Amino acid sequence: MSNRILLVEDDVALGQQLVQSLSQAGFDPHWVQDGDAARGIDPDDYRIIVLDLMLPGTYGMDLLKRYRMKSEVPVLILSARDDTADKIRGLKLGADDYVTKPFFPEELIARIQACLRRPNLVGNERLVAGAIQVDLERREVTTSEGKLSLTPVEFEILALLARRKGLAVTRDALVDAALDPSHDASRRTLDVHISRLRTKLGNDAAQLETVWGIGYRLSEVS
Amino acid sequence: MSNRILLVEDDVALGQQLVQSLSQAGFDPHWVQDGDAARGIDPDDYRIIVLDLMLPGTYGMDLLKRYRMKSEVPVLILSARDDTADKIRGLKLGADDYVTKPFFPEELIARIQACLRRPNLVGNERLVAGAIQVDLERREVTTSEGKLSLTPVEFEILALLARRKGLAVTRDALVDAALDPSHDASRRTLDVHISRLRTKLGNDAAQLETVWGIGYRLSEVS
DNA sequence: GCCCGTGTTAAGAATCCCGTAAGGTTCGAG
DNA sequence: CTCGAACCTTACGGGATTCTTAACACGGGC
Repeated sequence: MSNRILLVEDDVALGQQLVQSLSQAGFDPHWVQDGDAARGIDPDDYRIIVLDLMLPGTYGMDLLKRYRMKSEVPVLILSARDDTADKIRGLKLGADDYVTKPFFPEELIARIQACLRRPNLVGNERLVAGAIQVDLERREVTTSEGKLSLTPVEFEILALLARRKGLAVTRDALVDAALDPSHDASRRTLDVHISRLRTKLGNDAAQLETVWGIGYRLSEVS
Repeated sequence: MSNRILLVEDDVALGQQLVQSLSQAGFDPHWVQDGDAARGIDPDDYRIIVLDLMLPGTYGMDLLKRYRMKSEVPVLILSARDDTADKIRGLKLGADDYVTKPFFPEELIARIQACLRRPNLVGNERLVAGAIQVDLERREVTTSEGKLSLTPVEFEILALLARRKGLAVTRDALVDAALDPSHDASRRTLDVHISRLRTKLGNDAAQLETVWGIGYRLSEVS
């Protein structure tokens, strides 16, 4: 692990240049040119991810979303144009910094180091949704009735829902995030975990809404 | 309502200047100098909020957080220093754009207009048609009477109509988008869904107009 | 080995949703 | 104005989805 950096960049010239610069700066860059290849990668294998948005389309955004659903790894965006809307969207989706092309490699490296130095930007270690608080570091969940002890699967489900607070989360996404993929999990398994989660949530169970035909949503208000 | 802007700015000189510029640009600025005064304000009374972060401390951030908890109103940040970390934190907390001091009033106005023009604000895709708001990510619909819960089919219908806001949408298009193709749908089925949709839309049902012989249209104004 | 915590499966109940039928209403051409 | 076609509304039953409860399987610690 140590200094492994994932670099998602389709431009060959820029990619080569960055790999060299990053290596000289003491990092261990892994360069992926293809978006499809990047899709299969486990973000937790890296300390930081540098992601080119790769216009046109929302391809890079999708990748960012995908990473963020599984992991809290810092992501640094390379934005091709100086497009404010793009930057904002990226940052809102959970990116930790952005760099606008063209740039000097030194600037990128400085930003990377700044990202790594920062413990975590927005107190991301604790997710708050109404009365429910999910502390990702302590792996603790607090409700209006006090701390409660969750099983690993239950915690992962709640954590993902809390990360996507207010948004409808697909059943598939929850299954992917929380359940062991080796077992060909029955579709009903998730129901049971949700059910038990609701029992444990007690008074605040109403915040865990079911979105019919889609999945579930953790609302901020009860 | 119309063009009401809330301006939270402690610097007197800058505040006066901005009030004048905004008025000339056709806005109706309400200037608040004091953070405590800003705290008691209902953000939903304004179309957009311009918020000076007012260093030092996290005072402005708290205000932003507070507003975001109550409302989805767009917030534009005035950032005193060119501090990337500050910007990022602000944007992650839900701000929609930022402007770094010093700036020309023209730039601020341009940014404000860009924020208002954008039909779907950054981050979550939200379609707005008059009083009806369709949030595709949250899978939630809000009307002048509050949130309402739609079935999958109803939601798809309304979403398609909202995407084609103001245009007539064919019955066939709606059937294709929303109904289960396995059921060789009767021609009357869509009527029923529309009817149920109108019931749920309540006061705003008038926005869902019938286009005789063609299909339906979601108008912008009721 | 035995117990306990954990994740999974199964099955019935409860809930919700969708399509259809039937009768009434509105629209617009002639 | 009249009539047919298009549309609206209501009610109902089948079917799909989700909830809950009760077991079963597996593993680690004692």
